[in-house]
Amino acid sequence: MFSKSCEYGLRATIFVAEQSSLDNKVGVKAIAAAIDSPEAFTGKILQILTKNNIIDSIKGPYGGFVINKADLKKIRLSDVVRVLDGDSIYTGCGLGLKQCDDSSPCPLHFKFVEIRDNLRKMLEGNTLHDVLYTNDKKNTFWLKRE
Amino acid sequence: MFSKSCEYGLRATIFVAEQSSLDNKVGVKAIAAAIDSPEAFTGKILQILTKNNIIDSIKGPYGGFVINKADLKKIRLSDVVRVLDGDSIYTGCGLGLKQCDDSSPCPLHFKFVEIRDNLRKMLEGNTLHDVLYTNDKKNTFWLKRE
DNA sequence: AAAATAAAAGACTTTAGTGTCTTTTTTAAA
DNA sequence: TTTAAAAAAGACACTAAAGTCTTTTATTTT
Repeated sequence: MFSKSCEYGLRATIFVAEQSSLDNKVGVKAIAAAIDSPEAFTGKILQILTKNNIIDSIKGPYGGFVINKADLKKIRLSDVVRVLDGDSIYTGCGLGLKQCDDSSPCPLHFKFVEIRDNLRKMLEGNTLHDVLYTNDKKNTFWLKRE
Repeated sequence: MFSKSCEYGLRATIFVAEQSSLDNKVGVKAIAAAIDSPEAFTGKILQILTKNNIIDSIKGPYGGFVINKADLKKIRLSDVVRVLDGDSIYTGCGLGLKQCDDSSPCPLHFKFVEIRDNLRKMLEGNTLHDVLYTNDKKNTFWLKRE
């Protein structure tokens, strides 16, 4: 579904969001440990997210990554995905055809439209704040696991 | 969403199904030309599909690939996907976590369940016959395009 | 039987994604 | 103002996916 970069990126973003909501700054090392990802690679992904204004970074001692609280309500899961994987997951043909749309559909086009729409709505419809606060009650974070 | 192999594999399978329903055998060259895929690579994918009983192959002159008509109603899109991409698209965690299920879900688990289920139902619910005959009226095949 | 045709098999190459390591820049604290 | 801490940047290494090429095997036709 998503690339490794995007998986790590989503995990990192949600983790930073969670920590930011608790007024904690977190460094690469802590992030990678928490989300179980390779540290250096995670650093690269955080750079990309920072450049694209998903996350703020602070250099130097007591530095780290944060998302300010106002942004938690603005940043959507779709923003993270778009930055790391592009938007082909929404717009692309399920069979990989370049030319495929309602007017010249591939054999599965109308079957895929529904699925892609579902995914798009889920990702566009959930801000980081939504993920943190308006979740299923069952929802738990990886951090809380043993 | 799918790997290139799987995209080509689905396209090839649907094309062979279509041709088989018209009592035509087709060779690698014709298939690759029809579905716009690299010929040698397509040959490899057809080998895999043949080994896994998705497609029948006939060697020698006047050989080629076919799917017998009885199989058209048995083979599902999910069979092709499973053979080429495995079943992680159904069973895997959206964020790539090894341990993620209803009892210890990732932050997006319950949001992904719905999407994965949709996709699974679509792929499992459509045989090749369904794709060929019980489609949206709008549906056209790539072959018929210019 | 020989020739021709087409898929199967295996070795190989290329490319993109994943991941690491080292150096540089920034900034806070001593 | 020096030291230390942390992210940024860039070069590099590894791996898996994507794709090609050559040889072998099977089969049909002449």
